[in-house]
Amino acid sequence: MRGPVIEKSALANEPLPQYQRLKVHIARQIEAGRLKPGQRIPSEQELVREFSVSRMTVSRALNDLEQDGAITRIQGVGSFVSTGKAESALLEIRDIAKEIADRGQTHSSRPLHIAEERGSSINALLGLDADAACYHTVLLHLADGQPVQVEDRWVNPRFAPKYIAQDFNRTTPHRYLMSLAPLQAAEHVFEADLPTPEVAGWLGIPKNTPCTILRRRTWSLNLVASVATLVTASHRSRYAGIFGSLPPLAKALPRL
Amino acid sequence: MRGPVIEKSALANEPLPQYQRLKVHIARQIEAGRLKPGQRIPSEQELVREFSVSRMTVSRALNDLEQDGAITRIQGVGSFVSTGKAESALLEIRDIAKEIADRGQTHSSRPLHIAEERGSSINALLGLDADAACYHTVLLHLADGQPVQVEDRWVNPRFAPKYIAQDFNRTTPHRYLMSLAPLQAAEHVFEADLPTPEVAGWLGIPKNTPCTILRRRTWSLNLVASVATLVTASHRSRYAGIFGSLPPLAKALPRL
DNA sequence: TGACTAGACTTGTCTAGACAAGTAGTTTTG
DNA sequence: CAAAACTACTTGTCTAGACAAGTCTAGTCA
Repeated sequence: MRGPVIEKSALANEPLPQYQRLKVHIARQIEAGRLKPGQRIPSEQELVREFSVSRMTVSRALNDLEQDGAITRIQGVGSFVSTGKAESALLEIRDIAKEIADRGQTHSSRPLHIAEERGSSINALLGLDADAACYHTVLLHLADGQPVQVEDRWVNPRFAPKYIAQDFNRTTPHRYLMSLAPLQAAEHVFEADLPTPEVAGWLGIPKNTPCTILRRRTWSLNLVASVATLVTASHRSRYAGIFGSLPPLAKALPRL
Repeated sequence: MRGPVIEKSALANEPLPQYQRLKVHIARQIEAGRLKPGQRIPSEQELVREFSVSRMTVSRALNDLEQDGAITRIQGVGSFVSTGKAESALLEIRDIAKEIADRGQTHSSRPLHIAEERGSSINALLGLDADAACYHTVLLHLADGQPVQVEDRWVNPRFAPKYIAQDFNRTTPHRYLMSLAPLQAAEHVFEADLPTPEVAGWLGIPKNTPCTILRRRTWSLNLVASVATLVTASHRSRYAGIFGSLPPLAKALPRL
């Protein structure tokens, strides 16, 4: 097919199979707000005609998007952009600014460290050579002026060569990275611990406050986009996720 | 097709589409040890012949199993049972006895509470009527005699009518439930908190020790199988997960 | 005005085939 | 003996069509 044109980012010229291109196209429209939560997306038949692909190709793309939590499909009704409530762990990786806004609070962030670092020990996790450069930022996220989370993040310059030039007083790393390409996959590790004295100081919490420690590696366009560690006081954090294929009954039950 | 026969459990007679029946069949063989980690599973062509289904049907089943983390597929080579290292959050829901054994320790458990309860507040989460009966067990899991985790679990009698009759000195709830049917989906919520005095006492930890609190609802055969809360001292727990489709490069990088 | 039905739409599942891309083992060649 | 080529397998992707199952809306009838 002529297919949806994927906008530029690093290595975006690498060809993707058609079903993946369609996924990226729809994911981008959702991310950009052109398809809003709750809105019906074009039917399979409409997408077949629009992109000159087979219905199985469309179905594969939409099934994957549903698995990712980006959309919800209902037999006989249609496919809809998922609403704000998280139905998938992938979608759970939301912009902290949005999480805070959804609670009726105002997000702000204070950059504590912004640097290009060469030969970082994190390079192996980023898929970079040992002596390569990567970007490292440390941000304090606040809600209504109150510290809620410390974000320690390394970013792959091959994916986001202009990352270091962004103004993180005005945007968040997540929002910027997602503007380049939608998430393809994420790995995370969840632990609980007490904060280091430095982090406890930044968060303004007693040093014996349990915190959630979430380490996350995100992938886009077949590259590691970033590796991040997020430290949040426990009373302010709750990570939810869904795996496998929930049956329709799941929609009718109260959330865990 | 004649199709793989799904062994009996509650409501197992409910028909499933062929691709799901094939998934269940293969998942059962893995769970039962008839297909071992690292072992190659029959090729798509072999499964087409064996079950008299189309290759698309087989491919759909195997793709879903890969998404679930149960198997790994390599173009041109074959499909293999995933090795012990978790590659998917769904597979991450492992038997705690096995986790402890994998650390070279001996698992044991002490039942603290076993009862049938009527009118539990958990019934809504289980998908049961408000005044229905459900099963409730509280177990202390130990490694080499040392307490590591408190498991608070409610089980749906429609899925596991004989649950309450099991000897949890000899098996674990997880192992028993998985023997009835493989996991279809799981929802979880991760939090961090200090333990209650009662739980701190059971775990033998100081009351200011941060703990991971994992709440989980599992689905099998389109039913809620159980709802569980697992409390683990932080130095003993680490939950990992993968979402979306990792590219092949992910296999070559160190784990997060 | 309400109930029922038919039609038109949707997604869910399945079949059969084709070609691409990748891999591993075997055979041939230098 | 090593390298190259070939063969036979594997999974990856795509097409086209069919039928099932579900939903919604409009029209008809009592």
